[in-house]
Amino acid sequence: MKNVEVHSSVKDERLIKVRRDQMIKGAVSLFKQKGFHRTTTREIAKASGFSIGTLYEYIEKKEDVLYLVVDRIYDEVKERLKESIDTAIGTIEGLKSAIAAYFRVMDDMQDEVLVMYQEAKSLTKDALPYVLNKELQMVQMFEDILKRMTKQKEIAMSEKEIQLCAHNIFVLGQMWGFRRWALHSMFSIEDYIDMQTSLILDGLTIREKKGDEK
Amino acid sequence: MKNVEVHSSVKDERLIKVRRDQMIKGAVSLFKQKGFHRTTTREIAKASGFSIGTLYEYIEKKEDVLYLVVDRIYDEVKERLKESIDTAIGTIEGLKSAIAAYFRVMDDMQDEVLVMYQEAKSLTKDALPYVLNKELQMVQMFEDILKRMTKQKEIAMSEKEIQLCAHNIFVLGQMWGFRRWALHSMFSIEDYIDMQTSLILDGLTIREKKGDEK
Amino acid sequence: MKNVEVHSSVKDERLIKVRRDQMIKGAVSLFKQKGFHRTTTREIAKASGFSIGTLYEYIEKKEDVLYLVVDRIYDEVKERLKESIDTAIGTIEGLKSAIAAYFRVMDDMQDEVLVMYQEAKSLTKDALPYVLNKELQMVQMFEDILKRMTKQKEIAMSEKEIQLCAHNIFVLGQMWGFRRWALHSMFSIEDYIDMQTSLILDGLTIREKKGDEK
Amino acid sequence: MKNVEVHSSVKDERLIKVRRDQMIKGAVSLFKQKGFHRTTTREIAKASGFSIGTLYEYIEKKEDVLYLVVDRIYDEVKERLKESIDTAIGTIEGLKSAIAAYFRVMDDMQDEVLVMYQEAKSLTKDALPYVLNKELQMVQMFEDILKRMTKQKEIAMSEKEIQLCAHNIFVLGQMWGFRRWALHSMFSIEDYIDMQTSLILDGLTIREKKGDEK
DNA sequence: CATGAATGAGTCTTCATTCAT
DNA sequence: AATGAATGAAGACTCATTCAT
Repeated sequence: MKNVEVHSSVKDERLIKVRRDQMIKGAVSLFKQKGFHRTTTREIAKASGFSIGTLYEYIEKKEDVLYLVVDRIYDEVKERLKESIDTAIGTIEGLKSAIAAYFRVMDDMQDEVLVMYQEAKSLTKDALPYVLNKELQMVQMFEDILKRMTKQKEIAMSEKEIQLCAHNIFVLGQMWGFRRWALHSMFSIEDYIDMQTSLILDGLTIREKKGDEK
Repeated sequence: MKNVEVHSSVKDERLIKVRRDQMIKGAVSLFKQKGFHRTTTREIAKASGFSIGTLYEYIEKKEDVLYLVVDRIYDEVKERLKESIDTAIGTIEGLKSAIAAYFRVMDDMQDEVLVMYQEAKSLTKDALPYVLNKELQMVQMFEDILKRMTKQKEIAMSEKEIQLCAHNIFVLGQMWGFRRWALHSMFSIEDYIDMQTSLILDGLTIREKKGDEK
Repeated sequence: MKNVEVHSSVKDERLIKVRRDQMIKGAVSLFKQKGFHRTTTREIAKASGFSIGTLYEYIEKKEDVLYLVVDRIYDEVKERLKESIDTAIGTIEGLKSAIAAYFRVMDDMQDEVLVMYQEAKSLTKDALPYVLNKELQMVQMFEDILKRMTKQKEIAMSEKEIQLCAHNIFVLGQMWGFRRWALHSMFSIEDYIDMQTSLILDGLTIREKKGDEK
Repeated sequence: MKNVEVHSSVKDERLIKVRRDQMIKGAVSLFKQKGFHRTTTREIAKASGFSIGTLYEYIEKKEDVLYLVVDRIYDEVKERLKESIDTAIGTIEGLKSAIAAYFRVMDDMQDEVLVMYQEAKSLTKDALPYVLNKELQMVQMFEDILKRMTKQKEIAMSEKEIQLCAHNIFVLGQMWGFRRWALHSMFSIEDYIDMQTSLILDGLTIREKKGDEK
C-alpha cells in the first residue's frame, strides 16, 4: 500500500511539518463541530493561524486537509496503542489490558474517531484504501494477540474466529465514541471496559473449554 | 418525542405520499453514491422523476430530503424487523432467529444503513434526537427479548448487561454494512450470522451457567 | 390617452368586476406591507380569496395587478375629490375647502398613496403614461379652481403660476402621506391643513394685492 | 443615531473605499434604469467592473448595495448643500440663495433622488431610520436659516411654522426631480427656482408684515 | 514564503406562469 | 370557471482555488 503524498509547494520539510500540525489541529476542531463539508477552507486557514493563501501552499485541494487529518488520527491512535499494548504477551491478562488500553484511547479521542467515521467517505478515491489499510493494521494488532494466545494454547480459535473477534473488539471500542449519545448516560468508561471485556472473553474462554472437553 | 413534520405546499396527502416515495427512492440511490453534500437538489429532482420546482413543492429545504430518507430507512428496518422477530418468545432459539433476521435486514439494506451512518450528522438540530430515538426503539426490541429470557430463567443478566448486549447486537449487525470493505471478502452473510451469534450467545450462556452454579 | 385594458379569459363582465374588486382589495393591503416586488402572486390570490389559477383567469401578468391597484386608487381619490370639490366656485373659500377636502382624502388614503408612489415605476411602459395622465387630471382640478378665481378677479396669477401652484397643492397633500414619519409627530391633520392652506394662500393673496396696487 | 456599518471581508480600508465607489456608481445607474428589484447582483458587479465574487467581498447582502447607494446620495447632497449654503446668514437674500442652491443640486441629482424615493422602502429595518435621520438633518439646515431670520427679526414665524416651511422647501425641491415628467416641459429650472422662491417667500413676508401691522 | 483580493462555477431556493382536470 | 400541481428560468449567495504583490 503506497503512501499517499500530499503535494506542497513549500520545500522546507521542517516547515511543512509545522504548518501541517497547525492545520490538522485547527481542522480537527472544526470538523468535530460542523463536519468536513460545512467547514470552509477559510475557516481552516484561520483556525490554523495563517492565511488562505498560505494554506494552499501546503495542500492542493480541500480534501487533502481531510486526508491529513484522518491520517493523523490513525497515527495517533496507533501510536498510543503501541505504547500500551505489548502484542508479544499471549495471555488472557495481556488481552484484557490491551482491550482496556484501546478503549481508553477511544474514550480520549472520541471526537476524532467520530470525525473519521463520518467523513471517511469524503476522502478521494485514492486516499480511502490507504486509510482503510491503516485501520486494518490496527485490527491486526488484536489479531496478533489472539493468534499468539492460540499458539500458546490459552485459547482455541480458528483463523476466521480470530479475525472476526478482532474486528468486534475494534468496533466495540469505536462504538463507545460513536454511540456516546446512548452509552455515556448508562455507563462510565470503566464500567464499559469491564463489561465489554467480560463479554468478549466469554466468547473465547468457552471455546477454550470446549477444546478442553474434547 | 414529537414527530418532525416536513412542510409541503401541496394539499393532497395521497399525492404527497407518492411524490415523497419517488423522492426518497431517488435520493437514497444518490446519497449512496456521493453522499448528501455532494448531491445537488437538481439531481434529486431528476432522480425522483420531476422538476426542481416540484421537488420544492414537497419539501422546504434540502435537509428535509435527508430527514425523509433517514426516517424512511428506520421505518423500513423496523418494519422488517417486526415481521421477523417475535419478541414474545423468550427462548435461546427465539433470540437466535431474531439476530439472524436482523442481520439479514442489515445485509439487504447495507447502502441505506451506510447513508444513515454517514449523513446523520447533517440532520437539523431538531431532527437528530427524533431519529436517534427511533434507533433506540430498535435496540429496545433486543432488550425486550433478553428481558423476557431473563424472566423465564433462560439466562441470568443484570439490567445493565442486557442493555449493553442489546447495543452490541445492534452495532454488530450494522457493522456488517459499514465494514463490508473488510468483512465481505472474509465471510458470507451466513458465516457472519453464525459466528457472531455464537459469540454473542457465549456472552449469555456463560452467565446462565454461572447462575446454575450458584 | 387610450384606456389600458387588462385581458381576462373570463367573459362575464359582472364576475370580472367582482373578482377584480377582491383582488385589488387583497393586493393593496399586501403592497402596503411589503411592496409590489416582495408580494407574490400566490399571496395575492390567497388574500383575494381564490386560487392562483383563478387569479390568472382575470389577469395576464403580475404587473396587471399593480396597474389595476394603482388605477383603482386614482379613481377612488378622484371620486372622493369630486364629491367634495365644487370646481365651479371660484372663491377663496371654495379653494380653501377644496384644499381641506383633498388633504383629508390624502389622510384617509395614506397607505394607498404611498403604494402608488413607490411602485409606480414598476408599471409597464404602456401603463405608466396612462396613470400619470390620471394624476394630471387631478392637478387640473386645482388649476381649474385657480383659473376660475383669476377669471373672477379673486386673484391675479399667470397661467404658469397657476400650473405651478396646482402642482404644489397636489404634492403638499401627498407629502402628508409620504412624509408621515416626520410630520405626524409634529402636526395633527387639522393643524397641517390650516398651516399649509395659510402658506398657500399667502402665495396667492399677495399677488392679488399686487394686482390691486397696479 | 448609530451608524449602520456594512460588513466587508476585505481589510484594506482604502481598497474598500475604491471598490465601493465603483459599486455605487454602477448601481446608481442601474437603479435609475430598472429599479433596485429588477437589478440583479450580477448586473451590479458587471457595472462596477468586477466579478460577482468580488462584489460580495464588499457587501453581505444585495440590500447593502441599496443602503450604500442611498447613503452616498444623501452625503453628496448634503456636501453640496453645505458648500453652497451659509446657514449663518439670516437674511432674505441668504434664504433665497440657499433655496436656489438646493434646487440646483436637486436638478443635478434628479436620478439619484428618484432612486432614493422609490427604493427607500426596500431598505432593511435598521437602515431606514438611519437614512431618514439624514434627511431630517437636511431639513434642519433650512430650519436653521429660518430660525436665524426670526431671531434677526427678518421674519416672524412660530417654531411650528418654521418646521413646516422647511419641509415644504425640501419637498418642493425634490418635486422638481420626481415630477419631472410634468414639470420639465413647463418650466426651466431657473423659472422653477424663481417661481417657487417667490411663492415660498410670500409665505414668510406676509407674516413679517402681519408682525409689522401689530 | 506569506498574504489576501479576485474569480466564477456551482448551489439552493423562489416564484410567475401554465394547463390538465 | 375554478383549482392547484407542475414547471424551469432566474436570482442571491458561497466558496474552493488562483495569483500578483
